[in-house]
Amino acid sequence: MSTRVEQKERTRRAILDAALELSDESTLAVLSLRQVAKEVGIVPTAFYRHFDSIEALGLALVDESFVSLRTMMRDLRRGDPALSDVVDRSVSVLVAHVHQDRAHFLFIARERAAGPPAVREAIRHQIELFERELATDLAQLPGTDAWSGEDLRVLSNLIVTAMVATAEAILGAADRPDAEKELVEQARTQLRMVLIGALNWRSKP
Amino acid sequence: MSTRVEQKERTRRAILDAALELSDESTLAVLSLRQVAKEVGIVPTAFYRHFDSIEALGLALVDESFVSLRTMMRDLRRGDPALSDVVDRSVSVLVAHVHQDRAHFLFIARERAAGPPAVREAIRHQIELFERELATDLAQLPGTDAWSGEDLRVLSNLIVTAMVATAEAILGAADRPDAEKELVEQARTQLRMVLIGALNWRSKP
DNA sequence: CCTTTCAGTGAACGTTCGTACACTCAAACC
DNA sequence: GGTTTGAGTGTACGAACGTTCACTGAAAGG
Repeated sequence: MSTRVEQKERTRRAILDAALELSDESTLAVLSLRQVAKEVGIVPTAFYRHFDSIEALGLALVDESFVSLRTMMRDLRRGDPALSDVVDRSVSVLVAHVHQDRAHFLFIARERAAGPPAVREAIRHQIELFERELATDLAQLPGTDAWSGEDLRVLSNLIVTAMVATAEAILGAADRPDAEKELVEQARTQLRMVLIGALNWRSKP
Repeated sequence: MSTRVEQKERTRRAILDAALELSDESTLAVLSLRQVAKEVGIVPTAFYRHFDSIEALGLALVDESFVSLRTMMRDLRRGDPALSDVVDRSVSVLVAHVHQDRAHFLFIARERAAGPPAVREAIRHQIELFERELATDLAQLPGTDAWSGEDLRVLSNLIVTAMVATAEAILGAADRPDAEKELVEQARTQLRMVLIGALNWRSKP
């Protein structure tokens, strides 16, 4: 158990946390190496001992954030997928994780649209993986036998899009519990509408 | 017809265009007054003759961008709303406008998530107005008699969310016509799924 | 025609930025 | 226990930033 690598890891974490916090006000793109260093309490040049650039830091934050999201996905899978309250449960899990990993969700919501191209691409790719996983889950549901793989993907995309929008809206409704409650109710209704549409859907041959 | 005010307006336009173009690489937040001035071909201080700050410029761009969007809305309303190909027509109009006003759509997509708070709020508000308009349009459709106003709003939100996501995806698929074609087909399918869900929906009393 | 107005100029300021380079000094290692 | 390693230090640099101020010169206006 070496104190040396422990200390390095601790500083690395401090840098990641500082970047996550500082980039909340505006964007990763305006985050300066010097701001981060000052927040962490190290001298600017020491930053290079941990990351090559702010962009490399951003990619590390993307990885970290999606670890959070995959934890959520695992939580979603728990429990009977055919249960009738699958909608309520899914939305609840989403809301819980948004609160629990607020900083990560905020980061992804922002950088997805405005980050450096490499960061944007990394996020886009992760969300696509998400859609694929959801598609295979949906394929397990009864009533989807006649569906084409293509239509499953399209449905997954719609659901993920709606849930991403819900997460963003909840993030924007911080400390306004009444507004959040409305958003949650809206998300549930939307999911039900989509599922009703899905149940009445028949893929073209 | 005074050459004086004409020239001022021409410079103002040049500033807006330069800002729109320059902010495509990253964000409004990293856009410097000096970059814009250089691009326009004026000295940095001359910028202040037209805007108080970069943020004020941003708000002007929001206004301008939403003029584009309202033009689109008017195009959408044209034609029989009960027509069976309402989905195809709506998606086509969206795609056409995304191409026609590419810079404005890119600007909104980016600043919606990452702009200065005032800019974000302005965009959010405009999108909400959009949803309301769509809700009143939907209320004209046959089969929605039994719907509550609340459910109409929720449905509008879902549709707008899906269309915003489609617009963003199309922007990301620039100069890849095959990918765009797929996205368009996906958007149509999603709209149909949602409408089928809507037609089978009954509001709670 | 003479005066006013004002978009654009140009120099200068104090900050902040990324990055270079040589350094320290304690933990890690042989 | 002497040597190596490497996270963090400190100085220094040129470049870019927002903003100030006094200015110019041509169009607008009486």
